[in-house]
This record gives sequence, structure tokens and C-alpha cells, in this order.
Amino acid sequence: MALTVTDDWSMKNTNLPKRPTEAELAILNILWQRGPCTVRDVHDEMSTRGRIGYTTILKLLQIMHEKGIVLRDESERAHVYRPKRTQEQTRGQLVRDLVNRAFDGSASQLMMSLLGTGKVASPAELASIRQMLDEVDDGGAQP
Amino acid sequence: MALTVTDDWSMKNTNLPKRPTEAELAILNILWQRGPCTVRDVHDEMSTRGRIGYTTILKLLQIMHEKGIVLRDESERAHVYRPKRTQEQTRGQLVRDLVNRAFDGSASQLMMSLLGTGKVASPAELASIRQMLDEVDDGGAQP
DNA sequence: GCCATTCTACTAAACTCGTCGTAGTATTGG
DNA sequence: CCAATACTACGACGAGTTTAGTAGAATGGC
Repeated sequence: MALTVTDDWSMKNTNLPKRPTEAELAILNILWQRGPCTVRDVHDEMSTRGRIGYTTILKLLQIMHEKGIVLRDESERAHVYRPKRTQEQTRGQLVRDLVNRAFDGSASQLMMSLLGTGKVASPAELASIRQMLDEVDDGGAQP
Repeated sequence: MALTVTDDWSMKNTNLPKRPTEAELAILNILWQRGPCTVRDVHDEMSTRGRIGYTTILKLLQIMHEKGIVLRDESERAHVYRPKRTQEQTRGQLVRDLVNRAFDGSASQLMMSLLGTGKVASPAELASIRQMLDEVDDGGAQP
């Protein structure tokens, strides 16, 4: 794809993780929240949000397994799936990706956009952000 | 799609904007940066980043026009394209989308992830963020 | 006037994503 | 033991995305 925005890599990118698709992320969210799940577990959870076929979830999880997004325990008849990467890792990846694709690599511009939506106006959120900022600033000067 | 995370719609969602695809966003970035462009303008800019066909860009822009993502001035032979929505609007949309899809609707959690990447450690960026935070906090109490 | 260039439109191939049906195999309840 | 049930694997399909080739119209240089 000639349109990608030049992630600075150094050849042989065979093992770098691709970002999950929409449906994959929805499944990962359930896996992170509920821990290792069978197809049925995931499907039950999904079903509370809307109509979705069992085999659809099955197929998605099989594909995610092929891609290496999830790990599979096949020791029991009902295979048990769990995420390969942590939620934090994946979130970081998604954020980095968005910063590169839409914010010219500038994290602070993303912040600005975030604050500009008015969706973050809650005082609790602001306080939380300030605290994080302080922590980063304090311990940020790495030895 | 039963897997979408329940955008709260109220019927007749015909006019809500969908988020641009990867290639569309790349083109929009050029349009925002350079102002209204012909297909050739966009293609020339794209060509500096990699090999890409002229008609590929043409087709993309035609599709984007059909979708209403860009506006087209056909008064000259070489049609001139410009974004329909501002960069800020689109950025806000993308950020909101990511917050909902991957951060459980919590903007502050996105902040945390952003600060955790280490990519934002630049003092200048931190200062910039602090300032933004102050401004939001100050004028945040809407009349 | 004519030929090369430039532009748009049309067509379509290759690929991904999301969806699900069907088939086959293993487990289990009566 | 056998029928119902539950599970995985496989295949397929429709929609959307990205890519590009080709046709045909408009323009311009000489």
C-alpha cells in the first residue's frame, strides 16, 4: 500500500502486530473484561448487544487465532481463547496509529482534539488527567 | 452489523458522517494541508511518498465525492476537490470513535495510554498540554 | 488542421471483512 | 445404545476498499 504514512521501520517487519479490525476489537474487549472465554461465552456476551450468529463469532476467533491476535487452549473440547497482547498494549498501538494517521504524529494535537470535543469536560476526568500529567512530569526524567 | 457498539441513533441516521478509510484520510490530509487540489496535485504529493497510479487517486476522489466527503468544483476541465468537513471536525470524530471502540468511552483513559507510550515525553508537548488543560478548566464552566 | 497530451468516466480485478449455513465429529442424557 | 445436543472446521457470499487499465472527450502546440 503506497498510501501508508511511512512508519519508520527497518525492513523485515514480519512480526509487528497489525491493528485489530472493528469486530476483532469488540471481541478483544470481552476477552479482556471477562478473562479467557469459549466461543459460547463470547457469543452470549455479544448477544446482549444485538443479534449475531454463533458461527460468526467462531469464525472471527478462528481468524484471530490464525493471525496470532489470540491464543487458544485446545485441551478441552470447547476451546478457550485469550488475548495475546494486553489491553494496554493494544490501546497504545491504536493510539499511536491514530496519532500517525490523523494527527501528523503529534500527541498534543490529539489531546487538543480530545479536550475540544467537550466530552471530557467532567471535573473528575480533568483531575484525573492532571494527576497523570504530574506523575509523568515527576518521574518522567528518566535516569 | 450487529457488532457495532450501539451508536445511539434515533432512526433516520442518513446524514451522520462515517469515518474516512485509511486511503481517504491520507488524501484528506493533503487537501487540508495544501488547500483545494486537482487530482494531479494530490497525485504529485502522494507520489513523493511512494508509487501510486494517477487513476487510483482519481477513483478515490470520485468515490469520496459520491460519499460527500469532498466537494468538487467542475467549472474548469480539471476538477478541483476540497474537503467538506474541517480537519478539526474529522479529528474529533476519529478520536470520539476510538474512545468508544477501545477505551470504554473514557477520554481520560485514552490520555493515560497516550502518556504511557513515552512518545509524548517532550517537555514542550507537556507544557502545551498543561496550557490546554488550564484553558479548558478556566473557561470550561459554560455560561 | 492534426497529433500528442491531459483529463474524466467506466470497468474490473484482488483483497479484506463480516456474516452465516452446512457438514462432520465428539459428548451426554435418558 | 442412540438420539439430541454442542462444538469445530470449511466454504461461500455480499459489501467495501484499493488498485489500475482502457476508452473517450477536451485542450493545446505547431
